[in-house]
Amino acid sequence: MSAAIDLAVSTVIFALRPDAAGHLVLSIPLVRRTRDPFEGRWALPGGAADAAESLADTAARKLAETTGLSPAYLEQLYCFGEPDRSPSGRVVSVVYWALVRTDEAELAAEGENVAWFEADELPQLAFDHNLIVGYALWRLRTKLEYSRIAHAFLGPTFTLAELRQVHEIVLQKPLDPANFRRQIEASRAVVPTGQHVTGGRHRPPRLYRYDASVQLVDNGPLTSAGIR
Amino acid sequence: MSAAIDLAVSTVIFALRPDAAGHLVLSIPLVRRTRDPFEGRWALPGGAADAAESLADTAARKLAETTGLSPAYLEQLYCFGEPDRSPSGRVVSVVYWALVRTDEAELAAEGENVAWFEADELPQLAFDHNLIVGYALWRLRTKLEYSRIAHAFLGPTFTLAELRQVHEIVLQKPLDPANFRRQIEASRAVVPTGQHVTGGRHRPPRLYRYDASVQLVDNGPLTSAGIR
DNA sequence: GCAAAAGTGTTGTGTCTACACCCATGG
DNA sequence: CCATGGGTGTAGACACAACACTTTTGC
Repeated sequence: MSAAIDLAVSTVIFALRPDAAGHLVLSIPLVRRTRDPFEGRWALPGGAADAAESLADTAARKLAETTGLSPAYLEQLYCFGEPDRSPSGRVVSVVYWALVRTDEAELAAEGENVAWFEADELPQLAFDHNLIVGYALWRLRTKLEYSRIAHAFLGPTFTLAELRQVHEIVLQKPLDPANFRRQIEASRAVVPTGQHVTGGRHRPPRLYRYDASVQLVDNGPLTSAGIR
Repeated sequence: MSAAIDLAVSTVIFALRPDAAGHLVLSIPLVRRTRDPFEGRWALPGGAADAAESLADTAARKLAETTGLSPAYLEQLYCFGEPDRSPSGRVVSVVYWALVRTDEAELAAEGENVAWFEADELPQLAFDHNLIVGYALWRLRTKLEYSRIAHAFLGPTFTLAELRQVHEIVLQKPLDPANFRRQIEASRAVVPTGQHVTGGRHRPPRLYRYDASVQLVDNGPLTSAGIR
């Protein structure tokens, strides 16, 4: 009948999770589609936009409903609206991307229709979701280098070695510890708590926390989003 | 009846136009609203999304319908969807930003309900359009520094002085001609045509053209958009 | 020749990279 | 004392800003 456009909200959720060998890997949770189109295929979590809710709130709610997680960082990625991206009719998807803390991701709901995949080894997904994840990966890697969002993968306090490990896993390259330290210190993104971590067979590293008073993340025109 | 969401497409159009004193100024065309809400206020050109058309095509079409212009550069800016941004109901706007060549902008339709404004001296606009323009301005200025989009304001060939003038007007600061030249040459964004411009009371400058074989603009996940 | 802008050269300054080296802990 | 990673110092490479200087035109 009418040539209506469906408006949907989806989210690319990133977390660092241990793989079979126990190494942390950049991973994303996907949901299996239970109806046409693309029944049986894996897809990004999401759903129809809600008229009473902001788009970011819808993204966060869908994220919580499917995975039980709450994002440490949430930002709009892009609005996908090519006419042919869904065989079932015109669907415009506002896509967000989110970062989830590693310790939270451990608790994530997983089941027959919700599973985690390594971000760089995805199966063929429903719709244009492979394209979307590829773009989200590019944004994450680009933004990690000029912005300070890596701490969103970690807890409230962390060592510089942990923060560096996040960068190394996401960017897939080793980083010089000495230069990494200076770079982070120069950005004033973190402040030392004064505490140290004991127990390692080496000099006890300092603990740092994120300095929220320094604005290092441009999070689009709506500054209320972002760090939650 | 139903709590439907209206999907709209709007565009922030940038061009360099001469002001009263004859100096080029960064300007944008606006349309006057002829009905509620915000009747009489100026607003971004746009309209309802079309089910048969891509969002970028809708943006370009609306742009042409209201101003008679065609964009040299077009990129999605952001999707604005706060629940309270329109008093008449829920409207989600996919906003694009466009660059128009200076010589084309001269021919733009102007009338009682379409007028050009200096980008930094706008009246109070309808909806959240002041916020949107502010964000588009930030994006334009940021992207101009790390990407090579300035030539979209110019014709197919141009001198480095003209290209530098574009940068100076948009960024609102003078640039060293010597360093600007080296920076542009190092980016390989332009190639000399071999021709020169005569007629000035000085050494005739070389003409350059944009080198389309060098990808210097990241234009989102859909590479088909962008330079047109 | 003179003014004006095109175009080239040069020098200092700050930033990034690679890597040597010392520090503090557990065993 | 030794292995391990935390943390500091430093020299070379590189990029960039400032500015002196030469080139080529119109008048």
